[in-house]
Amino acid sequence: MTDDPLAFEVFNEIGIIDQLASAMFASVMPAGMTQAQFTVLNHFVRLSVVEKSPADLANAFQLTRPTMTSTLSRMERAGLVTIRPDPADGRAKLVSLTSEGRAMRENCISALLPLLPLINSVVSNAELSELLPALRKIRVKLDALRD
Amino acid sequence: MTDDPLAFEVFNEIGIIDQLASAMFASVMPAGMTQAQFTVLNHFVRLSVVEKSPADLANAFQLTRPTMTSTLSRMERAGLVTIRPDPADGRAKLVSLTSEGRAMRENCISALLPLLPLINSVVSNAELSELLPALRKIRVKLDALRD
DNA sequence: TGGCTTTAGTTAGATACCAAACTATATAGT
DNA sequence: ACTATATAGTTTGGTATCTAACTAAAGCCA
Repeated sequence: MTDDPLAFEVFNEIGIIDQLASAMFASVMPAGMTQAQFTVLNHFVRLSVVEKSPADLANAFQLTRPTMTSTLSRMERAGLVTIRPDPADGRAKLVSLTSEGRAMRENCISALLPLLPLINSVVSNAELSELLPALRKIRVKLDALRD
Repeated sequence: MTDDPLAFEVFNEIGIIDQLASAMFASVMPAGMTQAQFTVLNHFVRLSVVEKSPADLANAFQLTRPTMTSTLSRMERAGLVTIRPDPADGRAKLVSLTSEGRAMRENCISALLPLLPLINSVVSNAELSELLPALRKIRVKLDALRD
């Protein structure tokens, strides 16, 4: 097999799973929709956010500001979000969902739901719920590590 | 918290961990070196592969052929691999490591090792070894699912 | 007030990845 | 043998991501 350190093997498996899951995700998304954009839509709806600056969004997803600029531009072009200057800060902008953005998020959810039985057919919820706390812990600690 | 289906939450955590781990990885790599290229170098050394076609490599890493073309071109330009026509198949090519490629792989390993104590300081080997079999199983099954 | 530093957003230039479409070669089926 | 299909590699065009460097505005501090 491999004689890699345990940590490297674990991260390797995680990398492959992420790739496979992302591919599954992408294959059911509405045309033009991406994981990055869905994450933004979802953030606004799930946290009932009305307006948020690109920098705050970048922070929330641990992405750089240039990445956020690029994703938001595309979303604005697609009519999913509105971006206006922040009246209180000349440097900043404020992003908000359009009704199209909200509708698109619903479409994505609907497209994703059929994946669940497929996934559960190979991985039980029992296994998943066993995994979740450990993954969460690693994520939190890794996150704290980068500084 | 969230009311997402368990599977989505698990894959979400996995995505974030992958992102954080990749960032850690990238931050210690020799200049110009990337995870994609390291994976290729590592494949040749670890499996004692002498020559392999781009298509085989793409398959081994579950990447598309265009992606492999692009990565290999960059690696050839950097002197890490040699690419020659396959004498037995007019369509195919054969990739092999150069001594520079082999040396670069060693450099990468040396650069990565110092990460281990850092990782182990936040996640014990006990936790990691508990996680590994479950992750492997999910990876194998997800892999089998895509068809 | 004036100047230094920090922060927000963007631009430029890279790498990695994908799908679709193209060329060239190989294989299979009749 | 000929034709149809499949496979290898590339090209094109798009998204996501990063770092470095830039502009503009805000904040701090003497």
